[in-house]
This record gives sequence, C-alpha cells and structure tokens, in this order.
Amino acid sequence: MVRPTTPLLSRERIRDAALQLIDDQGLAQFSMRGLARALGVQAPSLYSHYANRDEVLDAVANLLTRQVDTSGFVDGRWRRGVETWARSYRASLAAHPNAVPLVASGAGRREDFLAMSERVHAGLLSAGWPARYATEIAGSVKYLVVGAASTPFASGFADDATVYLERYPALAQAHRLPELAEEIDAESFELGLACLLDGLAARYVDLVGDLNRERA
Amino acid sequence: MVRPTTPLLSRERIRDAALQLIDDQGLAQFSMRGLARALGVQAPSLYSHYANRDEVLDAVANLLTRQVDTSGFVDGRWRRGVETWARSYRASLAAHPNAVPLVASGAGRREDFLAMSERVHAGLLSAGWPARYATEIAGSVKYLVVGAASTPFASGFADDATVYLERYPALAQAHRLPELAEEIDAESFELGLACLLDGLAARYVDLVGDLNRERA
DNA sequence: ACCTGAACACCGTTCAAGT
DNA sequence: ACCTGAACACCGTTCAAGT
Repeated sequence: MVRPTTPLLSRERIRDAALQLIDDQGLAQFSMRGLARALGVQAPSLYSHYANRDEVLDAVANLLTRQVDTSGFVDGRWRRGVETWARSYRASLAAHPNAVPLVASGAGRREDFLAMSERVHAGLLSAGWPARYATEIAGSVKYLVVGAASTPFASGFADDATVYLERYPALAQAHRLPELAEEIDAESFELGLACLLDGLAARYVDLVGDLNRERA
Repeated sequence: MVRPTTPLLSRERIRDAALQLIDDQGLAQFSMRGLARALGVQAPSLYSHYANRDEVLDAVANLLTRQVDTSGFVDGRWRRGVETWARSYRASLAAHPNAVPLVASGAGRREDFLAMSERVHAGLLSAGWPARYATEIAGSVKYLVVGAASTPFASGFADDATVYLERYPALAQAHRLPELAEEIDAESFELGLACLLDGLAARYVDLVGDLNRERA
C-alpha cells in the first residue's frame, strides 16, 4: 500500500504515540524510527506531518501544558489562582516524568506555554499586583513547579538506600524509607508553595493594601 | 603513534573538554566522536577513561555541583546558610546554561550531589529543624534553584518580542524589553527565595521557638 | 595501560518515485 | 496529499590489534 484512501497518520496520532513511547521507554530511547515502528509505518512518513523530531517533541510538551488549570483567578483571589495553577501544572508534569525535560527547556517558544503564562499574568494583574511583580511571581512559581517535576526526591536516590546510611548520616535519617519518597516530594512542594505564598501575601498587604483592614 | 609515553587523555581533560563543547555548541550537538575530535583523538580512546557517554556527562554534572557553597550554616544561622547555598548553586548552573539539564535529572545517583545534600541537611538539623522539615526545605529550595536554571525567562521567549504584543497583551507588558530578561530572572529567583524563607522563618518560630523572644 | 582502525547496529533526514 | 525504499551523513560502542 502506497497511499491509503484514509490517511494512516495524523499529527495527533503521532504526538500521542510519541508520548506513550516516552512514558514507556524514556526520553533517551525515543527515536523517529521507533515512533514510526510503533505506528506501523516507515520513518519518512512522519515527515509529512512534522518538520522534524523537535517539532514532534514540542507537540508532546504542548500537550502537557495545554490543560493546566488557570481558572482560579476570580474576584481578585490571586492566592487561590496561583495554588490551583501550580498544583495542576505540577500534576500534569508528574503524570509524565520522562517527558518533563521537554517542558523544562525551550518553553518560551511554545504556543501553549505562552498562552498559559498570559492567563496567569493577567490573573495576577487583575488582583492588583503590579506588572513587574506579576511577572516575577509567575516566574518563581514556575521555577518551583518545574524544579519539583525535574528532580523529584523519589527519583533522586538509588534503590538501595542502605548505601547512604554510613556515608551520609544526616541525609540517611531523612529518606530511611524509600516508600516515603513520593510523600516527601509532595510535601516539599506544598511546603515551598505555602511558604512562598505566605511571603507574597505579606508583600501584597504592603503594596496593594490590607483587604482585611478595608473590610473592617 | 599508538601509545605515547605520556598519556594523551585523562578523565579531567575529557570532562573539561566535554563541558567546553556543551557550553559552545549545546547539549544536543554533543557527541563522543565530536569530543574525541576536539581532543585530537579517536572516539574509542575515550572508553579507556569512561565506560560510556552517560559517565562523561555525569562527570560534567558533578563538576557543576562540586563547588557549591554550603558553608553558611554556622551558629544556627539556617537562613543565611540556605541563602548562600541557593545563590551559589544557581550561579553555578547559570554559568553553564546548556549543561543544566544534566544536573536537573538523575542527580540522586551522583556522588557530589549527595555530598552537597548531606551538608545542607546537616546544617538545617544543627539549626534545630526537625529531620523531616530539613529534608523538605532542602527539597523545595532545590526545586526553586533547578527550576530557575532550567527555564530562565531570558531564554524563554523568542527574540522578536513584538510577536507577543498583540497576541498576549498582559504578558507583553511584562517583557517589553528583552534586555531586562536577565534582570527579571534574577529578581524572580530572589523574590521566590525571600518569600520562601520568610514563610519558613514564621514556621521556625512555631516549631523551634522565637529566638528574638528568648533574647529579650 | 592506552590508543587505533574496522566494524556493527543504530540514528535523523532528504528525495525521487509511486498512487 | 500521503506514504515508501534507498541513500547520506552521522551516532555509541565493541573488539582485536598494536606498542
């Protein structure tokens, strides 16, 4: 069969198969030839739908950021908005740990990342934050999310934890139980997010005014 | 020449040349054959010094984390310790942006990363933080540092900023001037770090005791 | 012990050719 | 418009062979 009546491939099918392969085998194993094989097709066929490998990977990265929830910025509730955004962003990345490096680098040229940033920025502006602060808040929260997804504690240590016990006594106390790794990841992220937001809330009062005081 | 009297290569020379290549040409362009070429040698020669490509890259990653400053944890001054660590860690990564992905993934199996984590953890313990908090503080600060180095604002947007102006109005206000990118990166990081530490300081008072009150 | 040339099994991508 | 086979210029890595 050279040209089927109904196309074998589509951009969506290729992108979804790519994410599946990355989830299953890791980013390092991903290849255009392997992707073609998984789709029952020859490698050059992919180039009818994507210009090159990087565009396929960009499509995967876009998929992960597309559905991040930025709907929490209502009625000036910036803290709620940031929390919702940060948690859903992290969850989206944590669901595909092998694909995180795709999202972590070169995000700025990707359409869906820019759209997400725009919504967050607008939400912060509408809550009264000055533009420069809005940029920096969005930035620092993004740092926390991407960092948490990139270097989870869970993947951070070798499987045999005993190796650390003698060499790194202080460290060993902390991750004595590898089963706790995911829990520690989640708590580290939540602690960082809560502290960051506490610090921002204090600055908000100085900059924009104490809403509680106004209500009183 | 088949075997010179004095070895042409060493682990250090290979690792340093690898970092230089990554700095100059980017991680995607890095290859064992290109590395050998830069060293005036044939590719298989490298395998007398490193088992494989990943070990070369691990050596580069170790180099970047080795000299991170963890000396600020003295006299229970945990905030100073964290600040010193976070800033020097970020500076070390920012000096080699192309190599950051190496540090961001698989850090836990690398000796120098573990040694750094151990020192930070011990510093937090000595300041009175409970072990679980020490782990999570080290984690959340590391998230901020790695995230900041992975997805800098400066590299985040296309060179022609005008493209954003019409499509993303709120965003465009923020990065109107591309020259500000580095400044915004630094300020976002510092804002995030300061807020995180403010939040932690408040928790420290509840957990460990208010040092100011004790002095009074 | 350290380096080489040849070789193997891969890559990403191009392109003319088919329908 | 969409897919293929053949081809090109690369990879990482192994291994026998040289000193």
